[in-house]
Order: sequence, then C-alpha cells, then structure tokens
Amino acid sequence: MSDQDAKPRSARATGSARLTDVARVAGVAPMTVSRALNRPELVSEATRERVRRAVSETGYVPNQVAGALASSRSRLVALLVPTVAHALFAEVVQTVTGLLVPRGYQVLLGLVGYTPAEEEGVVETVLSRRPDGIVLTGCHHSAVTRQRLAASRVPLVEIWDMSDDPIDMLIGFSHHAVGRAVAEHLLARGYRRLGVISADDARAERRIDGLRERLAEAGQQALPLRRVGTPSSMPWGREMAAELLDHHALEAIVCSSDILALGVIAEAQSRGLSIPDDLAIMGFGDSSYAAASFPALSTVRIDGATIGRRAAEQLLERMARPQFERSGAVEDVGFSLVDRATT
Amino acid sequence: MSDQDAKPRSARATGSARLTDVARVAGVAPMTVSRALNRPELVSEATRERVRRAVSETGYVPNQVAGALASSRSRLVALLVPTVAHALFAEVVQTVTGLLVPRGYQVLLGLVGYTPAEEEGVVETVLSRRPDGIVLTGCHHSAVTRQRLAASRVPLVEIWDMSDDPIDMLIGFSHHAVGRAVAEHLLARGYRRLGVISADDARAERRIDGLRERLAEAGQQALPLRRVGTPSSMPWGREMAAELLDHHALEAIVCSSDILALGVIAEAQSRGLSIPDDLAIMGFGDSSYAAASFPALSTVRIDGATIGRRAAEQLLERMARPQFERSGAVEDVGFSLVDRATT
DNA sequence: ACACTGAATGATTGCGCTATCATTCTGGCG
DNA sequence: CGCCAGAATGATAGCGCAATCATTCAGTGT
Repeated sequence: MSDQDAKPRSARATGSARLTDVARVAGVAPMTVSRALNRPELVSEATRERVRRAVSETGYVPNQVAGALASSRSRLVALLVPTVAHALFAEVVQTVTGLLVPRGYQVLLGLVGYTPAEEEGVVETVLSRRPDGIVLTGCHHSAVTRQRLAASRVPLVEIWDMSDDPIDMLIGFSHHAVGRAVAEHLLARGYRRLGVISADDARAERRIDGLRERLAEAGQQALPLRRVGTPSSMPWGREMAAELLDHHALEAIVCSSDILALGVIAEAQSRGLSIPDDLAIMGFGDSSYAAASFPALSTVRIDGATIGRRAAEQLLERMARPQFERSGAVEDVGFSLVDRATT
Repeated sequence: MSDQDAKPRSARATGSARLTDVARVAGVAPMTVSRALNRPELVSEATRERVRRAVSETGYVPNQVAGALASSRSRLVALLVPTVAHALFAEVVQTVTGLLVPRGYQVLLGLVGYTPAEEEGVVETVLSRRPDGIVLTGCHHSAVTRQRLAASRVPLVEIWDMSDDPIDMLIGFSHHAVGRAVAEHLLARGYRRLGVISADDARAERRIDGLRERLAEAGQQALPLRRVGTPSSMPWGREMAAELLDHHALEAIVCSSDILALGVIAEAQSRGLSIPDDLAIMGFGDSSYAAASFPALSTVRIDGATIGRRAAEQLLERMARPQFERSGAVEDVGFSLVDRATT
C-alpha cells in the first residue's frame, strides 16, 4: 500500500541514509549536500550548517564507492610491497600511509611476494579498483605487468630499486652498488674468503652480483653461496652458516638480511669462533636490533622512511595534476654502510 | 560529425574498455560477459571462450568500483591496526592478507595509532568505502566509533584483546592475564622490587594493572613506572632504565615491548650489572631478535599469526552468510611466557 | 505433436553519487 | 531603473556494472 510496497526491481541493499535523504531533511537539493560535504567553500555558511545538522540527524555516512564511480576518482592508493613482515617494508608502508591518509587518500595494501607471478595477479586485481596512484616495490616486473600498468595510465612510483627504464617515477637505491660497497668494505678490512647467505629474491641477487663483481676486480673468484626460502629467519641463517663453515674456510659471511646474520652470529658463537677475527659478518637493513646484538652487527642501512616519504610526495604531486604525464622522475636515495663490531 | 562529436554531458573519464565493449566484440550481451567473468559456471564453454578472447583483444580490466556499487559488495576488508612498524601487528597484517586475497578480497589498510581519537577518524572514512568486513585492533573504542561500527552492520572482528562486550566477534588474549603471569613468574624467581617501562598505550596499561594486582597480592605495593612515547625504541628503553635505576633499587624491570627491553639490557650492561642477578628484565612480544639478544631475552610470546588466521576465518565465514547477524564469537588464543636468560 | 523443464542468454533498471549546465538571486554601477 | 557579474543553488544525466525478470532454445515425457 505504501510507497515501499511498490517493490523495485533491485531493492536498496542497506537501510542507511543516502545523499538524497540528507537533502530532504536539510531542505536542499542533493547536489548542494554533495557540495557542502566535498567543496564546502562553494556553499554558504547557512546552508553548510543545515546540511551538517541533517547529516548528523540522519546518521549519513557518504558512499565513496558511488562517489568514485561518478567522479572517476577513487581516492585510493595501492601500495604493493613484497611483505610487511620485514621491518624495512613495514617502515615504507607506515610512512606512505601516514602521508597519504591526511591528504584524503586510503591505502589498498597488496603483498606481492618475491616472484613476478605473484605480483602479476595482485597488480591485475589492484587495477580493477581504479586506484588514483600506485606505489610498487621493485623494478623488475613481468612484461604483462609492465604493459598493464603503463596502459592503465595510473600515476606510479616504483621504489626500492634503480633502473634505467622506470615505468613512471622511481625512488630507490642501487642494489648492485650495495653489493660493491659491501665487498669494498670487507676487502678493505682484509677479509678475502667470503661466503653468502641470501634469500631467493631478485634484488638480493643483484647485490650479490655487485659483490661478486668487486671481488673479481680484487682477484677473488670463489663465492660460496647458500639460498634460503622466505621469510628469512634466524634458524635459516644458522643452518646455512653451519653448511658454509663445514665446507669452506671462510673469513666472512654476507647475509641478505639482518635476521639471517643473527643466525650466523649464533652459529659462530656456538662453534667458539671469535667475531670478527675468525669470522666477519655483514647483515642488510639495519634493523632495530642490529645495534643491540652481541657483537653489534655491521650492516647496510636503508632509509625506508625517506623512500616512503619521497614516494608519497611524488605521487601526491602527480595526482594533483589534471592529466597523467609520465615524468620519469628518478631519485636515488642511496644507502649507508654501518660498521659495527662484526666486521 | 561522428557519434563521438555528440559530446555527452559527462565524458567518459578513461578511454579504457568497458563491459559493453567486450560484449560487442564477443557478440553477446553485456550481462553475459559479466556472468562469464563472475559466475562462469552459468555460461556455456563456447561463450566463455569467446568472452575470454574478447577480453584479451580489448585489454579489458573490470571496474570493481562500478561492480561494487551495483552489487553492494565491495570485496574489500578493512584491516585496522595501530601500526605496522611493530612486528606483532605486521604479522597479523601479513596473515590476514594472505588468507583474504586468495578468497577474492582486498585489504584496505588503516593505521589507527594508539588513541581513540585517531581511530575514530579512520573508522569513519573506512566505513565510507563500504567494506564487506572489518578487522579492528583492540576493544576499547570511543562511543562514537562503537556506535558507528554497530550501526554499519558490517561483519567485524576485534582482535588483540579480550572483552565481555565485543561489538561482534573477538579473537585475542587478556592483557590483564599477561600482567599477572609476568608478576607470577618474577615473584617465583624471587624478584621483589620491580619497575616498569611502558609505552603509553591502553593495552600495555592493562598489563600493568594485572602486574600490579598480582604484586599487591604478594604484598608489594611500590611499582615505579616510566612511560615512553611511540614508537618504542632501544634508546627510549635505555634512557628510562637509567632513570629508574638512578632513583630506585630495582631487582627487575618489565617492559611493554622487546625493543624497550633491549635498551634496558644495554643500560644494565653499561653499568656493569649482571643480568639477571643484579637486574632481571622482561620483554613483551617475543620478537625475532629476542632469542638472539645477549643475554637472551625473557618475554611473552603472542601468536599474531594465529590471531590473524582465526580472525580471517571468522570473517570469511560471516561474510559468506547472507545476512549479518551478530555472533558474539569470542576466542581467547592465550599467550605464553618465554623464560630465557634475563629472568 | 505438445506442453514442460531447465540451461543459456538477453533486456531493463537502478546502485548513490558528481559533472555539467541552467537557473535564481544578490548587489553594484552607469 | 535596467543590466550585468558573480555567488549560490538546482535539475539532469550519466559513471560501469550486476540483480532481476524475460525470453529463447534444446531436450524430455506422454
């Protein structure tokens, strides 16, 4: 009998208030409510106040899904990192989120693992959300991923790596250079017989390439290597250190993460090896605990906060512009070698 | 002259293919394409194949914004944690994401900090995305937050705490019980004069309450306390340890996180105190490095992965049901006291 | 032969909002 | 006093998709 009995084809899903409900209560047009909420400077103070009242009276919560469809702006930024279980990436996530949220963006988190295949699937679904921007870890993607990202014309910052051919913007550091710097440091200290324990990860691989290159220049060819699965952990480090030390007479072990290095320290100590005299150890990441380990761990410091901050800034600037235009902005934030007690 | 010159009121924002474009190429109705993509079992194999071809020919990427609006299902789960900079919460994020993504959900990450005020704002904007589910850290929210969440009727799991009055589902542990257990442990070891270094966080506070309660039962009233800001760090721990030790003759210091405990260890060592004979130290969290510190840190282990897994499972089950109905499912996953070398 | 069933596909409508233009209203000025 | 600029507000028309119901078509039983 009432209006509501005239059952429409698709019923309203929720009973919650819509913009039109607020408009009715406020006695204005829906468009005016929309403006009062999104562009308040276009609406008179009196009207704003009436809208404000109507909003609280109706308990209105805007529907950004509808808003995004109508305006083609999702106010969503996709943040794609391999994992958050690693403090370095967690720091990036923390920083990027902290900068974007106050600017009205929300973060869609994607964990892409360490393989291009995993990444491809995540990128695909992320694009279907029509994010206004994307922060993507690494520069080595599958051809499909690259193509899709470029075709989407969504502002994009690749981070945590360097490349001659970024898809769009890029903020990171050279893993190859890290490897060389580590080799340089160890050579300078007189260590010659090196070994490596590394996660199976393309970027770690490139650090090893850099390391190997520098060692080769110094006439060192052998570089015994053990790979570990993800996530890296102390026990992995310890186990692989044991293997390396059983088979090779090493003076130093380079690890692809601090946590592995902690395992190596444990193994060295259990063998009664003196660190760094019998065995030097290098980590990667300068985790919060690196300085606190005993002996304090020498490592490579990456400033995740700076990377995150610059990435967010670049993205915000780009998203503020009307049209997407590839800027090719590239920034190398570098790294620093932290020399503590294990080298 | 062409159709496209008949400029419509609002131009299509992107030039990318839509469902109708795919339909035209495939020679079927848009609805059939929608079905082929979302409910393939309803479409004949021949048609599926034509649609598949048309999709790749047009480079179609579905628009989930439009899909969500039309179907009232966003396939978005909001994950609200204080921070990801803390390994414990990162573990939850990792686990929840890992379980939800394969089931077709994406994760909207919200970092709510440690104050109800921050949380309130984030909850507000998160609800405007119309998530299909919410995972929320903690049980102590502002009245507004509680009301909004309940009114939204979105399936919700609170985690990381215990409460008699959850909004909906709850997976966690009792911080009060942790405090009591820590007190129990230290008392059993003969430590009497305790001090506390704690982050300014409501849950840490409740652990302290539990600690104090148990101490009072043992006739101990004094409990010198130092608070640190967030994020907790080694230097904070060290500085506050110095203050405590300067003013009180303490036998043990309890910290609200492992990283603070590391700082206390450093301070103790620099004073030449023997651990645990001169000073016992307890952490919280059992971070990856707790076992590797020297001396190895006694701490409280929380299984973030289990909390994350159960939360995701509960949420998935609830979201699969047609109607939202408060289940009040509550699960205490407990904790364990890890007795290492600092107590 | 004919109604009947179920599978496959199609046509229509609206999800809730904002872009765009149209209209109204105000005050200022020649 | 009429005209105009600018501010404020309103009316209209989609955004791209999926829910719903309608239609078509083969296969079945009698």
